[in-house]
Amino acid sequence: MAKSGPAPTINDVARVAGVSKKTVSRVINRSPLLREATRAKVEKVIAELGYTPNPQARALALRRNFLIGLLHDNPNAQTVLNFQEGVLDAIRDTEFALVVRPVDRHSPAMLDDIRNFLEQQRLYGVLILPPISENDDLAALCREMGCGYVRMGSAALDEAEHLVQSNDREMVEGVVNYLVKLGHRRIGLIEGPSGFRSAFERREGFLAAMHRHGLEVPPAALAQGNYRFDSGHRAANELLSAEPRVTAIFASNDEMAAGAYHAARERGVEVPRQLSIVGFDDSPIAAHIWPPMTTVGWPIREMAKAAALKLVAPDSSEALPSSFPARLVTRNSVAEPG
Amino acid sequence: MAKSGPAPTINDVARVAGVSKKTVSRVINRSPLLREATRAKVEKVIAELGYTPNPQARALALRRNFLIGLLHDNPNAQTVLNFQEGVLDAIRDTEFALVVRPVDRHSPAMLDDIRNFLEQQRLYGVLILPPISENDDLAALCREMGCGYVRMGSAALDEAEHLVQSNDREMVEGVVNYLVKLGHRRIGLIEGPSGFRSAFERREGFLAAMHRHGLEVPPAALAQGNYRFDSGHRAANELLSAEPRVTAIFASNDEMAAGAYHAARERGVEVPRQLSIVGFDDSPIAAHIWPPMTTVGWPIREMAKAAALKLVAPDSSEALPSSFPARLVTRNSVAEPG
DNA sequence: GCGAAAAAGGAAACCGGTGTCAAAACGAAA
DNA sequence: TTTCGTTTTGACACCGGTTTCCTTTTTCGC
Repeated sequence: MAKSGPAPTINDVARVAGVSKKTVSRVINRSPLLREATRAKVEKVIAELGYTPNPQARALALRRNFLIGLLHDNPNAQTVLNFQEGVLDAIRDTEFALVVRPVDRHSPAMLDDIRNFLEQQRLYGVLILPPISENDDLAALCREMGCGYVRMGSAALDEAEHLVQSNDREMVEGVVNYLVKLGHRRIGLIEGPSGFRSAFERREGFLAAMHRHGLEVPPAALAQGNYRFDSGHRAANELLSAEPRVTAIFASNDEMAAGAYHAARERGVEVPRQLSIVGFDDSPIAAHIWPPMTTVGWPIREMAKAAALKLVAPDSSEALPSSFPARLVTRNSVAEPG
Repeated sequence: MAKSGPAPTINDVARVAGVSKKTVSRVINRSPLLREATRAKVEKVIAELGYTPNPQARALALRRNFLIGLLHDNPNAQTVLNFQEGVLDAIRDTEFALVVRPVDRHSPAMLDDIRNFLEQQRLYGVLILPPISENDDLAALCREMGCGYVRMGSAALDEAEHLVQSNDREMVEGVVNYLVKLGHRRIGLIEGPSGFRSAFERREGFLAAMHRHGLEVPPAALAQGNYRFDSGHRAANELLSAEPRVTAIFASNDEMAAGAYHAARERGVEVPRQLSIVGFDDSPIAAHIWPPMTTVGWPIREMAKAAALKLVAPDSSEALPSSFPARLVTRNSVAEPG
């Protein structure tokens, strides 16, 4: 069927169908000013020849291309991959493709790297994942370069058209309510790294909820982590060495919560009987650790889909929500205190 | 500096520099038939204008593009992401970009989907991750469509130019040797799903090594899984209910090994005192589970880099190995038996 | 200083699409 | 049948690069 010679072009189709290439172009682009008979004739030839428009030629003529980029520096592989799949959900059956670009937040050349990348590839637009999405310089760069962008984030980082948001703060308050309802009074927090908006939101949500319940948060109930496993381990050790001991720990992400598991185990503190632990992200580790971890999951895939639509079809995406609710995933790392 | 008007084109550069566009093209492409003075003059203008060649126009004129695709259906997010980063290592500072495409192995339309994808995007070539890389029809499709491809795999799936290989079988033999040296005699295997080449290789390596040590492998020491957590849990339960009980379990991947941890814990079997467990892949869960898991790591990133180079620069990559050795990552899930 | 060979540079066509605008075809009215 | 106003369609230039082929300039031996 498909000859393995050079792919047929619009000229081939036009010649075989006995029309001009412009007419073929009209067929491809579903132009309404075409007689039905002509359209049918051309479509038949297209099918026979197995013709597909050359995306590079199209991109050139239209002065825009159909590549959307994904900028990420998220340490959580599952999150990134879920996001990729969500984007694919949105652009499947369109001519768009997704090009990925992990970035190194710590490199001083990061912005220049990204500038080069955008200049070279002339992307239609980029999707930016947290935490790098919180970088306002990056957003400014996109604007300056005339590159479309949508940021994912846990706060109102940008105008609605450039933002898809999860409401972490609210959700963390829900977690605290849940723990308090079970009877916990001394709850510790393992914070994310300072400078991260998500870490900030989660802490604020925590403090606000504690305050609302009239519960104190002594300094010893607050420990700083950096979203990584080891830091959670260290932070939990700090938390657990203070007296009176906390009966529950909320960690700003699952990795750190898993670190807290290890710390507890090393000290002979049993989870959840003597210590409840709640994580955030619902990453695979939460389901696989023992006992399975109660955590907060946010609908990454739906958010990704919304972000992609916002970029490639801003009109149709107006109906979609810009803010997505996380939900509590109840497993076995939480119990009544003591 | 960079005006936010339309990006400068080769014509702008030519006009400002007072040369023809062909000369600019020669500068860009490092043609040797240029006077040094001319080159310098043009390069100065390029820098001033901040000119970058339009990749779509280049792709059109050269009749090939600079997009390489990644086809994957690997359930392990970290593996996929490491692979992506490895590819990026290889193509950083080149004009290539990486476009990703998760595929659904179970969809009957999978091959058609991929055909459409390849036809539409006209990729330079694709990199194929296991397990989908084991699909010979997919490789045939690539060949038929004239699309370059490199498969990653744990066996000699294809000719060397289309393959980057890890030697799983050998490595599994190493694991068995290690366990036997510690004194284990009754070792159970949690196999991967039948039909997977990696699962096959790992089983064969296991059986060969056991045989070489003169150790029996009764049917009750073999359990089937599907590479997922739950299946590992189930399989380990089978293994652990047979008497005399195995003293060690080798699981064909970490997810299943983690499932085995849970099964052991539920039965009150202590790891590693009463049961040693070894996984495969060195995924994050191995480090985060308790006790940290001894497993086999393969150099995904290097393999990815090699695969990408093989695709985009087959000449320079001839020096690179085609087969990569895995290594044992010793942690705390293995001890002497009893 | 001259002529020829070699090196350097340019004009025009082309890659495979799309936009503009005018010509052709059509249908209805005169 | 002619005319006029709409559709339909096509010719041609253009997007921003590369290639081919030819002209101009430089270099160098004599």
